Amino acid sequence: MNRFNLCDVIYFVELVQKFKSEVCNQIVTIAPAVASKLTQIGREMAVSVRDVARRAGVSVGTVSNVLNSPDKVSQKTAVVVQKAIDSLGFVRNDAARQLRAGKSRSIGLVVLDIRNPFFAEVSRGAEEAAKDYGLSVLFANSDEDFDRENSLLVLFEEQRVAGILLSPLASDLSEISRIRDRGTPVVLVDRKSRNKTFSSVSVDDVAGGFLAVEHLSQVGKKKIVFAGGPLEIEQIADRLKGAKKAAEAMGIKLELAVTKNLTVLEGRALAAEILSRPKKLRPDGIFAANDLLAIGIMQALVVAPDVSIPNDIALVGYDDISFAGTALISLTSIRQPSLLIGAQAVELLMQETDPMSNFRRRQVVFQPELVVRDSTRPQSPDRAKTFTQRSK
Amino acid sequence: MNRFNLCDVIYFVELVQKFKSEVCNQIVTIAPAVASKLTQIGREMAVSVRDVARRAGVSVGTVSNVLNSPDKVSQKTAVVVQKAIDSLGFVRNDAARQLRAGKSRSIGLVVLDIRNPFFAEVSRGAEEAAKDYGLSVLFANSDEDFDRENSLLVLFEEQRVAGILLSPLASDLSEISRIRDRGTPVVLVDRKSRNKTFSSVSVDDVAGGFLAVEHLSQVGKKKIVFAGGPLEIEQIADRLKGAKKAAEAMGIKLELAVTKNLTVLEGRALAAEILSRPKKLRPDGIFAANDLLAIGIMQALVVAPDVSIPNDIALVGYDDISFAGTALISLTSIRQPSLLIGAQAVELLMQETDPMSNFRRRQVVFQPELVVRDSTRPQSPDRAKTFTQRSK
DNA sequence: CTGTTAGCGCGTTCAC
DNA sequence: GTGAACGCGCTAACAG
Repeated sequence: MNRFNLCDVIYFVELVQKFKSEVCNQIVTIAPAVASKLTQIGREMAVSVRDVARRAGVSVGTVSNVLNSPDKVSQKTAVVVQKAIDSLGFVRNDAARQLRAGKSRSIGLVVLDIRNPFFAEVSRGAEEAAKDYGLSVLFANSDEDFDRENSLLVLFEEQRVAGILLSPLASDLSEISRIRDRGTPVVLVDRKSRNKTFSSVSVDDVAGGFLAVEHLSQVGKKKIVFAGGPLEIEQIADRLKGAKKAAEAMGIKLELAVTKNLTVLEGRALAAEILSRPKKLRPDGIFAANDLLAIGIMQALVVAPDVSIPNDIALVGYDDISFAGTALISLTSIRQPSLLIGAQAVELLMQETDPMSNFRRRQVVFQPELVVRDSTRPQSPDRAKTFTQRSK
Repeated sequence: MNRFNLCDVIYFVELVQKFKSEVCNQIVTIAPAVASKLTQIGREMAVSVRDVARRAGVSVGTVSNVLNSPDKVSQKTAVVVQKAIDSLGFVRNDAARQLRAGKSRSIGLVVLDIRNPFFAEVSRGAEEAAKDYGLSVLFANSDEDFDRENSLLVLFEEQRVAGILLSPLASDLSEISRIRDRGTPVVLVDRKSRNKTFSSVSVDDVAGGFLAVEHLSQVGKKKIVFAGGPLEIEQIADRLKGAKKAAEAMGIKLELAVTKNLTVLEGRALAAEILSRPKKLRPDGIFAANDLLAIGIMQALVVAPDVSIPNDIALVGYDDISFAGTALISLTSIRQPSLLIGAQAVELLMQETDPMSNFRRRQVVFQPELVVRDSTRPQSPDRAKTFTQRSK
């Protein structure tokens, strides 16, 4: 069978360490056998329920019961088994457990950008809710990249997670329905399922976009720029849609400035472009599709000698991340109930998982809220007031 | 054996859906049998390599080879098998795979606070590096809570992750060495292993603390407050140590203000306390142990009528998160190479994993860097300059 | 209450 | 190149 025993291997490893470069070719030749042997050694070290059972003088079934149904075991044996577990340093193998159960005890959360504080809040909400079901949440970051999103979905599906919370990048959800059909429930986060084929929890982005532009109009602005992109992201498209609706309703101009992404850097670049225009071609209000973008825009505008916020250009962001109120000029923004979104998403996932409940897929839509701050407030004689409002 | 067949179950489920409340008690009674049956039905739906093999008219071994060693299989059969996989919607079961391999293909990353942008950067660095090894990174958030940290470590160990990157909360690492001894390599992140029992990658926090206070002294400040806590967190303690060293070296006063955590809110509270003092008891410089805390302090100071930054009180943060430059008054901070930290941590983990390499545990220490901005710059006649410096 | 045992789905031999 | 058979560690069903 195996032409190598433990001593051979140890000798060989020592040899390699000493004459690494010389025996390089031989490593390649013999590697599989060595590797297999090393694996075996590793296995011998791993303690399993069987080892625990032997040590405790009981059967594996009893050990399993101690772990999973403590009430089925007498106090006395439970103590003996627990001692064996501790002294052997036994740790359950979740893979084996999962294989048997057919499902894992974690749910996967795929967000568009881990650095976006909005998603950090969502994940915290999800985590809290999941804890009540004895589940843990695995975060992952698609980084607004189709391939990454896809490979993460594959990863989670291969892991047989209890469910996936997805903030989808693609507008084509057919691949995702296929995942669902194969048995992994999926709930969409921050994106409404148009045809009701998915449960989803989202914020009414059209309403948010409307709120923002309506507000800009109400503080007297007439030439608004909508900044954001890519427009394939449905939330962005919706915010734009709401913005357009408001612009029409209020009878003001809306210019579209598509950005490559929603980062501070992109915001700066866009603002630079606007600043390069002659003054009369500049907008008097900017609605940025998220706060990071807005903050970038603000950075560039603030250092420009001939522009004042909000008098020359007023600025509205989206998400109301915690830094919105902390920006150089505190940022008016659209607030989304991020913690609630995460928690609600887990609830919907659990309904979908439960085979008993005659559940219907639900599209929960939260309403966003306008938070007015200095970036659109014409005069702010009393900054202390702003501060107090925020801190309550 | 089973007193229920499929028809019984379907009938029963329908019954439940119709008269949910009425049959509630009966559900409790019969649930185990039903659940088991439902599980079985679920299993029947799941397609395994066996199904693929049957459909393709080959054996399971061949299917496995197509998946894992394509070169061992003829082109023709490979195509046939691939077709079967696609048409059946087969998805590999990672649990089974892992069980066989003894190791999973992901590494766990436990950070102190997912909302802290510093850790977001670290995780991105780790992700990039892990990709090169064909591994994925699972994030998790200990939320600066001992119990959470512990249960996450258990979770990862049960999952038999390829390794754990840990930003540890506890100063007592004995439990963590036990994990390592049981076979899961651990690399400490953002924390040096004093006795060299762990590989670690960190930033020299003592040097960082020194830099901060030295700088405050150099801009003419004489009564510094160190703000941060809890001091059980070693990084915080180190920053304090460096601060003390600098204060001594420069012959200035250092007051210690311990906070409960490192959040914007705590910063505000601390600043409120300072503002409540008579003017001559106030410090003329504050060194906050991270940027979030510093930003909170700044918020409160800015709205105070009788304090100006940096003239009355200068402020230095730590981490140089991307918002530091964006704060109301751009924040002087200590920069840590966060992406590099994440990447380096994965490298060390891989060295530890490789049974061939005669590795030595290494403690990689990066040097922090002072980034001067308006919060300590006595006069800034040209704000545009600040901006340009940052954006390059 | 406890012991025995049959797989969960896959990867891996080893004969063919 | 291919296929049959074994076992990874665990759980749950059933027999004692």
